Amino acid sequence: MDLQNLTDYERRRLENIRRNNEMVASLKLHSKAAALSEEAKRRRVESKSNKVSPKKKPKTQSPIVIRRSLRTRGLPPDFSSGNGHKNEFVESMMKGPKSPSTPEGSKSPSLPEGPLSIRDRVFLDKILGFSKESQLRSSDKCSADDEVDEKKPLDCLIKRESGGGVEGSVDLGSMTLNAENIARIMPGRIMNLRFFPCIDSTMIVAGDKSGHIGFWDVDCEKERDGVFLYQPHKDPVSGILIQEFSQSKIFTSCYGGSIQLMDAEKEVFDKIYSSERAILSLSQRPNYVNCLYFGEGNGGLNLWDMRAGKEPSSSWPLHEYRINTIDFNINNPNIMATSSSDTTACIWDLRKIDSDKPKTLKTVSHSRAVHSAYFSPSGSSLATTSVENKVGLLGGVNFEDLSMIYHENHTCRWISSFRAIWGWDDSYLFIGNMKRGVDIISTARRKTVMTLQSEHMSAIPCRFSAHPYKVGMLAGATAGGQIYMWKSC
DNA sequence: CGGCCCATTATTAAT
DNA sequence: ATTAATCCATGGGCCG
Repeated sequence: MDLQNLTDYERRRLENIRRNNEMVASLKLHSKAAALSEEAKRRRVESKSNKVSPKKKPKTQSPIVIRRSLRTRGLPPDFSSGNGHKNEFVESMMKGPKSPSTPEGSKSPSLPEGPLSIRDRVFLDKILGFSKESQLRSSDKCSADDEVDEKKPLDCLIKRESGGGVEGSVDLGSMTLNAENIARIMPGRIMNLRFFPCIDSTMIVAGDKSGHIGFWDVDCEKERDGVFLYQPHKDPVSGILIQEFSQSKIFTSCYGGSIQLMDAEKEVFDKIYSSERAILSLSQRPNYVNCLYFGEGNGGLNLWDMRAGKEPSSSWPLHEYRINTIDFNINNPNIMATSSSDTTACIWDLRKIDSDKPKTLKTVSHSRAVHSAYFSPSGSSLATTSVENKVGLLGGVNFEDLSMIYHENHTCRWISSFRAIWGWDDSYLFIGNMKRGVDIISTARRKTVMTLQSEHMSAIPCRFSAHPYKVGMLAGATAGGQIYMWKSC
């Protein structure tokens, strides 16, 4: 752009952009200086081309949200009083500005960013309660000398009842959305959400575009008493993993390249891995509690055995572009499915993946990016979702039967891509639509057979989670930080 | 073709 | 009620 020909308006705009970048740098938001200036450069370019005027400071500057009365009334958070039951989430924001500022461009190799401590006793006790419950359950199920995989003898195996969680046909007609099962739990666009695998309570954790991790204890009578918000990340949250048999531990990953571990026993969020490249998906092989699988950069898949070292133990170039989801087959944890923006979804055998050119067991080709590939609860089918307006269904003894089901999957820029998820058995898939509904696809009839709608849904639900134990309990999340929880009654 | 620019869209906070 | 701000997704068009 020709600097001479700028209008005053544009000049001011550029000045603002510069200031913002400086501020971001001084906040030491998380990345290395080099990455930052790269980012800054890119943003400048972007802003120029995009005719946008970032007059305002980034959103993270203003105390956000809903939950506790302090914030609701727009008052500044108060950390001095000893009242334990109060808004905490701003703690994460307070960390930044207090640390010494780094001028843009200077070298600051590894920032001594401490863990983000969690002080909300109410929240901690809740999580620790779930954890205790889950440990009791797991001690029933766990047997020490189970069959062990030949390749990873290090891993502890926890026995599960075959088929995983629940088997059950859902009564679609009974699924309802009540006004009290709606909450806005975070400010940004929700990218990811998950039910705690908990029988006695209903707890949802979600991650949004600006790095927040929010918790909603649905059973609380008042919304503000059940919502807890933190901001351990500074970038979009790409994955959330609750440790099923130790629910006080939750892994989260983000586009900025970090993986954090929330540990309610240690009362912290702590960064445990950091990469130059974006982390775009995160998963865990069933029963292998010490291994993380995550998609990094353009098509890379990493396996990290956390006991073996600080870095991933293996890394394979499985795709050409980003890996959007990673999923494992409940019947055979050696079988893994990935979906990628390179327009394919692939099934892999982990025992045969150790080579420079890993070979797929099966490839589902779409004509556009594939945003999800999930195995069905029984493990015998795979459902893929692509922005080419199709949901792929792969079945048969060796996944040789492929059928494509038409579904409008195109979302606009502000709505996260749709991903068809499985319900509680192999009969239905649940996926959002642009008309503020939840389409239910019957796998037997290979078409949408019903749409959940409600006047209470004021926005498009785009990401979903089905409760692992409660048939009919389905949570949908929106671009505005809302969650709708349907349940069967 | 690959790499760039551009338009598109939904939701919410602010006016 | 209307408007402004959002800005890490994607396809199409247009250049070299």
